[in-house]
Amino acid sequence: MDTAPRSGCAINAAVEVLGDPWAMLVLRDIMFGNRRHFRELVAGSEEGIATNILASRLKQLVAAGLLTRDDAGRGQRAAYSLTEAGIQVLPVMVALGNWGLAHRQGERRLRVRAELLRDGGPELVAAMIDELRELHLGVPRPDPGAPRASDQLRAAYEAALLDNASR
Amino acid sequence: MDTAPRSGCAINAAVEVLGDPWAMLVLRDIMFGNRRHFRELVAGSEEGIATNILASRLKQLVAAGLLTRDDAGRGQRAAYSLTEAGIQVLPVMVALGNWGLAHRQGERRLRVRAELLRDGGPELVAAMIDELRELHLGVPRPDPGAPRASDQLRAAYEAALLDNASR
DNA sequence: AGGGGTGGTTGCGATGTGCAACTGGTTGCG
DNA sequence: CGCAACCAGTTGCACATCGCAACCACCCCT
Repeated sequence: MDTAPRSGCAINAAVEVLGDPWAMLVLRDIMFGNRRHFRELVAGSEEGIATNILASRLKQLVAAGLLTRDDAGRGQRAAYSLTEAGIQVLPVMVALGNWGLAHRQGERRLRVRAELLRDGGPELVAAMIDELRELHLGVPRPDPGAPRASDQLRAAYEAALLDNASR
Repeated sequence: MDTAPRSGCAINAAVEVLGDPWAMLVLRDIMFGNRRHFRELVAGSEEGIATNILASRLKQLVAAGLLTRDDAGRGQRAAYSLTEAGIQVLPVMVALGNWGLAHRQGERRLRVRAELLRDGGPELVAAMIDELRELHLGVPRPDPGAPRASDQLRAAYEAALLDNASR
């Protein structure tokens, strides 16, 4: 399951875990879509992940320490939760999303959203990390009255998605 | 060579290009190691990329608009250069590197370097982007007297690498 | 002509992917 | 209880990709 690292490089260490396309998409659905169960991840995946691939990736992510499987026994609704290491993938995800937003055709209105993400980026990301800690680790977030960062980030990406779909 | 996108999501768009492990490692060697030629990339790769895989990835990255191939005729020294889109991958790379640094065993002395990257991050990255623009696009950088950001970033990662190798 | 350097290509066995069908277990309901 | 529906996966199989090694074609220099 886990193999010896190809090199000691920090980027390589990250790539060996996050370098798989499906791994990132699964984490995206868990973080932005709050999908915690196997079937939710299968059905909600816009890209149509196969069940064997999903099972394989979930195992790998648990083994790598990015997820925990809250076992409820076989046949029951088992839930997957992000660990702190998994939550810390959010900055990578946002960097990827920004890149995806910027380097695409039909980007007129996307620029606005992209700049929103870039300028308010660090604060939004920090706030969303607090939210994820609350959802997945049970840690109460410091400022519960603040507007939901995840909604803002998700709205930015969904707006980009809609804009792209409408052209 | 290029397939239809699996979805309109911005993160998916990025993952379809950058989601391959080798693609990120090739870009890393070009950006941090300033390797521009096929043989340099083969020989310098710590992970040992095979020539057919490297050829395939270089083609894909050129097709995706992240690299240009400065052709000098077959059999001559052809050089690969980053495009602006390729240069903009640097923030993703740094986010990955930070994650790789943080979530690893034997992290005592790495913490220092990681915080250097996190705190001085945006400025360092912006400065290194200017350097890459100079190297690959021929754009003179605004402040040539400034210390080389790429050296600082590279030193941080190499220190992490050595620290890891010595344990 | 020949040796060394360039950027690759080709063959082949091992490994991984994607699709569909299926398994074993639990839950809900009459 | 009986039975359908739902759950989290597993299995089988055709196909594609990976990784390794050997091999090409081309150019420059002596």
